[in-house]
Amino acid sequence: MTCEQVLSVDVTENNAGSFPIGVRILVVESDPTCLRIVSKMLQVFGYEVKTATRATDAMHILREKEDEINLILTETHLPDMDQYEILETVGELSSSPIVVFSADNNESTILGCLFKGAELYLVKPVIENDVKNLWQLTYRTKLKTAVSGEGSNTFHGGSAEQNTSSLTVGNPSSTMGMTDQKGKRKELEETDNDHEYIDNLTAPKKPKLVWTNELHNIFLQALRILGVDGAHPKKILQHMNVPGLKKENVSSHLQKYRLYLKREQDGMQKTMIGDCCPSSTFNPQGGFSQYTNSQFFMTASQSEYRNNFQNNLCRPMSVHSLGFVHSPTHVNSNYNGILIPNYVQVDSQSKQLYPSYPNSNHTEIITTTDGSFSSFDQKGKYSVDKHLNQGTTLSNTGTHGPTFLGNSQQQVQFPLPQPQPLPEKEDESEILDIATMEELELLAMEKEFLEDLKNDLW
DNA sequence: GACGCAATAT
DNA sequence: TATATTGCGT
Repeated sequence: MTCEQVLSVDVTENNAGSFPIGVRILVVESDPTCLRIVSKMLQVFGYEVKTATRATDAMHILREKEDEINLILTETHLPDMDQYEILETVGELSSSPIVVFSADNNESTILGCLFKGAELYLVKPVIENDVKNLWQLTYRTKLKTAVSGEGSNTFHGGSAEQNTSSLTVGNPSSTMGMTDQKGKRKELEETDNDHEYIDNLTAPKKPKLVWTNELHNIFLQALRILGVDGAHPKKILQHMNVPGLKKENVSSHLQKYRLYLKREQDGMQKTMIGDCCPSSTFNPQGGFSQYTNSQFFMTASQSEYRNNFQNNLCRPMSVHSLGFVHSPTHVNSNYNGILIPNYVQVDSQSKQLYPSYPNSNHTEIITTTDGSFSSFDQKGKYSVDKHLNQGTTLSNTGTHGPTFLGNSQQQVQFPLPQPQPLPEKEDESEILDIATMEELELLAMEKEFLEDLKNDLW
């Protein structure tokens, strides 16, 4: 942030006409004359003003009545504390926004103060327009806490808890101190006044995580390792070991993934009802249907569901465009021998195989129009994980990490640990025709399924 | 408190 | 549409 930007901050732009009734501002200024003028100015605009001429006095006020101070306006050159020390001390003591006002218009000083935690830097002489809407900063702080739930967004360096100051403006019994998620929405709905203010302010919103194929593969890998009993958000998160990724992200994704599996399962049941003998999973329209795993046909009991879940843990969440894909080559095995479809971008006319990925136009595995793969791992098999390991043609090529989509469509990326390499690699000369391999596998699975069905009947 | 899931919000 | 959040039951 440049000095120009800092100084051009217009806190009035969204809330003209509102009044800072009930906002208690602590003014710290060593020059009594200046203190009187500024205090008077603030009182005219409706602030409740408390004053201090020395840092120690200010500290005392904050210690005694910290919960009643909503905003701190301080000079930097105080007799008992230097310019940055006052900011550090106040920042530690109070979660209220700190505005610095000083005759020093040196850029390094301004930036230094902002770095040390000042919310705004005003160059003396302070005029009416500078102070009349300063109270809105209290709402900015409040908003940061309410919306992000992360106190670390503030410059104060305090904990999240510290930053949930107990504001009394408009609603003295405001529950803004609540930090749990459940409280957030309720709180915003219940405090109408605050809600209005908050709506009107421009808030830094939490960026949305984009589940790229790369990230989803890590997710799948974690599921595979953990198995059905261990595949819970917390464990998955630990296993994924992706910086910046949160349990909520994983929970949400896991929920969606399970829904996908369930949909597939339900679809399969329907298929079975409609066609009592699904002797082939080959789609007459030219491709294989999504139900390539015989385990998927088993339903009903919880244990069976769990089996299904277990056996399909490694399946991508893609919707396997029935009949859209060109050939059976779009169904592949992972190294557990479970058939999984690849993330395949077929052509511009085709559906996205994983519509839940906004970036799926950058899918990792690319087929040419004749259905051949760009690369293979081992005999007729293409390993998603291999692609994962090698860094693939994702939108964030060259970077490794989850992608977050902000309001401005800006993507923030974090570094990703390199996934484990595959244990085995085989000579490319041994690559067999992938379609043949897949067909053989499918036939084997169909046979297995029919035998299971037969056993069930007995 | 973690979890799963449905509903709802963004 | 994808993801985040919430509420509620387990």
